[in-house]
Amino acid sequence: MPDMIEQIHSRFVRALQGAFGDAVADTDPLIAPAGNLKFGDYQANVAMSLGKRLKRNPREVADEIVANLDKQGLFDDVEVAGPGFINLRLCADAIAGELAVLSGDDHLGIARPAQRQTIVVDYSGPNVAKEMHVGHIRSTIIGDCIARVLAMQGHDVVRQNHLGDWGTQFGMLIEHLLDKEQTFPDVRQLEDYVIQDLETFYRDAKRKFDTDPEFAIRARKRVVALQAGDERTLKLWKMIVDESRTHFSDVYERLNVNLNNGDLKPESAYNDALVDIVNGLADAGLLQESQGARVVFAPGFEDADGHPLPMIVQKSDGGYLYATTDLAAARHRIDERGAARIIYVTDARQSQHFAMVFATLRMVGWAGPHVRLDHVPFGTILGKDNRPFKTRQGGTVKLIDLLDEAEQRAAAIINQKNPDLPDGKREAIAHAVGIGALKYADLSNDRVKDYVFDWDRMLAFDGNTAPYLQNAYVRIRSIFRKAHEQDIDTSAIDASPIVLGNPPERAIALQLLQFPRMVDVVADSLEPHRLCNYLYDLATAYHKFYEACPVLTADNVATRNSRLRLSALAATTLRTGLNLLGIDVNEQM
RNA sequence: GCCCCGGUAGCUCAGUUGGAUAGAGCGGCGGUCUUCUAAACCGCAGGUCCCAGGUUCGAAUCCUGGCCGGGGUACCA
Repeated sequence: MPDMIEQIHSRFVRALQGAFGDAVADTDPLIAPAGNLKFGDYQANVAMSLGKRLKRNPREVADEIVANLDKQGLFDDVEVAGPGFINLRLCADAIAGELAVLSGDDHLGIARPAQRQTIVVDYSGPNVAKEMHVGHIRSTIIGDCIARVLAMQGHDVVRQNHLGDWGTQFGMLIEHLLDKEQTFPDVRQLEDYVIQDLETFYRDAKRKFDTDPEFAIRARKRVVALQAGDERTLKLWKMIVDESRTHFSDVYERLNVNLNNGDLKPESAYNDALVDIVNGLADAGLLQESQGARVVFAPGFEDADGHPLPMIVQKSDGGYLYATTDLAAARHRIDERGAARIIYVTDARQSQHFAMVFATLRMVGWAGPHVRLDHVPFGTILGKDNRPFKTRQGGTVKLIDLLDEAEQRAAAIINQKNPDLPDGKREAIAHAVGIGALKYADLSNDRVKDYVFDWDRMLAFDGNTAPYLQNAYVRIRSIFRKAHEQDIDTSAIDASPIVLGNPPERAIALQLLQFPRMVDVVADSLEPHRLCNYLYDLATAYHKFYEACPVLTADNVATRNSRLRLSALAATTLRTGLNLLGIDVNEQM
């Protein structure tokens, strides 16, 4: 489906050619939404740069483009202004026609990709034996949004939850569990332990590891036993992993995140491939010995002393590291899963790590030139004191506690603002509003920056928040509910003509037409906040429309049906957009 | 030291491919409900876009050099 900007673009390409011939065949007419509404709907900014290139007055260039522009059926008004801006006002009929196409499309105008790709999105990645905490929320939420957007486009999205389930820390944890069994033979069955117990054991084990040399030796031996596949050790490890997986599933379900057990591909899944990775690097002539470790040097990386910085793939004691696992995972995803693009959603501190992994994948040829590798970095969540977000006591904020508080705060606000809601719906609404607010606060900020966590702001019904967007949806649904009560037939509104008689109607229509492009923008930039900004603008445009344009009490049936249709499309777009963010809507709130 | 990221209104943040008078929300001041959820809308006040150069018809945006903050920088992830 050609969207509005494409149509304008192609008219201008022809106008350019008509005015200046083939010399400007590849010149971009620079079509953009108008910077200011009083200038029109769209503008073309090509005349200034082209004037420079042709050594001609840019205003004359603009005039000549306009003289060659086919305005028929698309532009109401075309004006040259300032140094050579071409301001465009679209015909209401052209907007309405385009909108009609959009509203008839069950895909809301989002273009299917020319080539359907398999895209791996690697996100969340919590650590086994630890409760999920605030440090996991950004990867989980941002990654889920990205996966949803790419899936909406029509790609084959492979979600990968790269669980941290392997490594030296499990040696000490398991050894500690065995100690407990020895010391207290009558303790509960180990299978009965829940994630909170494991977290406590983990801390105890760490303390013992740091203070008790004898335990530290046993813990290291336990790592070897684990890696060697010792039955008893493996059994305990598996117990730990299973309990953790249950916990993760619970969190994902409450967060409305599309990750399930089928998406789990933990670090341990690559154990058997690690030897091949090192051998493969050696075969390619990239492997070097340095200070007893086996490493790869990628050009352009330096350590603190200005020496080349290695990426260690095998430690001096023979153990492997996350670089090795990441190489194995990438190779698996490309060779076995057919990935054309791999997206890693991790915090910004890992930027250098992924830069080195990507460089190595390119050098050794495991990622060919057609495989796109994206690291999607994000900043830290800060408290109001601009320090990393902690509990009042200075501890780590558990994700479950955060979700509980979000729902409780949402429930309190809803009870206060709308006491008439039916009891059976309160819980679902508090869930959608609370979790939605929490997720939206994260997604609506430019992800690469740190952001300040503030309950009152994220749960406010004013400003760029989830409740504000959800409320716009609710207001629309309320209109349709009222229509039903008044026996107004809304079943055939999709066949009614769209009439754009006044500015708020035009504004909402133009905003709705931009949705498909926004989805593409997010898919390419991997910046969910752009979609948030768009939806906020859409909700604002709708609220203005709502104030200015009575729907059910419109002057005549044609206007009423047109406004119902605009409202319905706005609702669908809001619901779809919020769904891409992983946020639910309700009929009431 | 070197590398990466950030610095925009009192606060929290947007700012599209370099484009016209830099925008929102909160907070402050003032309006708008017998009428579809006022959980909203409208208006006013508020700016050294960190600083200094440079490129350009045009710079918050690009380049160079500073300043401030965060992160990374050899066997944790």
